[in-house]
Amino acid sequence: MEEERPAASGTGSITRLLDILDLFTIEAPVVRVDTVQARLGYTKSTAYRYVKALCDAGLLAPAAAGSYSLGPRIVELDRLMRLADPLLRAGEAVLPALTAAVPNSMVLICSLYRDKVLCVHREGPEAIAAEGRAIRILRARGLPLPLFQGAASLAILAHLPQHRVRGLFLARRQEIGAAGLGEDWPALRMRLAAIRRDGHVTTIGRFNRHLAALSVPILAREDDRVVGSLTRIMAAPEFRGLAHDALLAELRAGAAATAAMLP
Amino acid sequence: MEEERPAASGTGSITRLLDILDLFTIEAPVVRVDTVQARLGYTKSTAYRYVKALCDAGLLAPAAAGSYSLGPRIVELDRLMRLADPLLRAGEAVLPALTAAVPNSMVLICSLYRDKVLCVHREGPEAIAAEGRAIRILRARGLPLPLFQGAASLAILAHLPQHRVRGLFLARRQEIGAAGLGEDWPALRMRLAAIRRDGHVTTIGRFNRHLAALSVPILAREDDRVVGSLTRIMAAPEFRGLAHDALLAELRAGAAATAAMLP
DNA sequence: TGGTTATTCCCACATTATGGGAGAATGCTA
DNA sequence: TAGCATTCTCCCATAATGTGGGAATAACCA
Repeated sequence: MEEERPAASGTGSITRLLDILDLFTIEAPVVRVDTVQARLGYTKSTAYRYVKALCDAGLLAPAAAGSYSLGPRIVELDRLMRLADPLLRAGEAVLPALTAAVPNSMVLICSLYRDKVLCVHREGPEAIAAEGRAIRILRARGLPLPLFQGAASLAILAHLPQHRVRGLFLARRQEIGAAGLGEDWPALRMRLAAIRRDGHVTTIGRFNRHLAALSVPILAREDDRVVGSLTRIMAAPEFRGLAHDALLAELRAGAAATAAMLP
Repeated sequence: MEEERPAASGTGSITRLLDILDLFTIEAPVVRVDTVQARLGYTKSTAYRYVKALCDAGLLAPAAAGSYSLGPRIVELDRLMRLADPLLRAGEAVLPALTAAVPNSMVLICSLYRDKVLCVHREGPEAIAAEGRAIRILRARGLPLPLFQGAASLAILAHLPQHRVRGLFLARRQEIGAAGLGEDWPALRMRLAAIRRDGHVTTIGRFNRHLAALSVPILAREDDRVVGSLTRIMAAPEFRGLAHDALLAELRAGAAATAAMLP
């Protein structure tokens, strides 16, 4: 029965079980069992068995009849992560003042997991006023950011240990080139070294034409390893009008204060 | 090789895989592979295989060498749940005004998943001033609440369809008795009917001696099924001094407004 | 109360996880 | 840079465990 298996990350029940989580998206936050069968090519028995296992773990929960949504365990585990994340705790203490210092701006803390940059905290308004309208920004906790694009990611990337960057380069050369970070290893190295020298990354109009972002790394005091990045997002016109030195100094001070509170 | 299997929810690789998530707690937010071996009785190969599968799914991420923490997927999935949860979206719109109406109070939205009540949103200060000191309340998103205790849970429980309550009674008679909800089925039914008649639940000094909680159900407009509960937490002395009718009316209006925004 | 759909149960089969150790890769220290 | 100590992956014969098809329940709706 290996006629077709449309989208599977691997073989074996262990990996197939977790493939079910991929089916949950913003467009389809509740999933039917027969959708699991159809999309992943499982039989009815297997689909139910897997769904039951995930339900028992609390990762899924029955919604309407025949439908399942993500479960309470997700929310609990996220709470656990929030409570246990030193970076987040430190940021929560430091960010309010930082955010308030510049009106019409929001501040993000981002963090690297394996090879994924994620926004772990956002402070400030949910929208930025620019060009006469409010630009809603969904860049809240949990938003995955492209690893090789955007100020927040680059600030982290530039401060990663060489061997980590080397590994990423070998594995994802295409993406790195496409993102304009350099076509070969020396070019990438130089680009990241330049960012390190500057101590910050600025992008204007990258994600949204009307927005600007300024990002600095958060470096652990003792060993200088990067633990995340601190990013301020503003309306692009306002950013052009502001004193960049002062903005940068503020942000750096925020990053230092955050780092100082880490264990 | 079935000498001992200290703490396992079931047999079979499918369930054992997810048992690893149980090891992550506030006390031990990062877990070593040899801890997995020791606590769950897996061999080195199996422990690594499982951990790898969870890492590939993003539910775990390598932390320090040999250690793993919960992974970015958790945060992403929680974001997905937040974006997709109509109750939460409605609550976010309604709660700010409600919270501001009574100083030194916080408002919670709780929801039922299968047989678990969870706080899905909190609005208001992180601490309540009572008896001259600030009582920090960790009752934020993700906190699991006991199903048969507390205003927030009871408000939901009382409005559950009979067959659901019946099932819970049969499965968890002990807990229900211990919580003082009644020793037999008629007693429980009457107790819940009384709550339904009142339309609200009040508890004073249940979780914390100095706090009071007032909770009302959030009922879907069309079919009156309960989708969650809205709870205000205050300092107990202040609660005694306030006009309960007005408090209750406010909260009911909030619940109605929330329900009105549901799809 | 019936009719419909969702879910669990069952069991022979063979696919798939298992575990022990060897070996590679990684990270740390001198 | 070399050397050491861990962490981690790979390999493969074995049998344990998941698999699937359908039948039997259970849950739900009118």
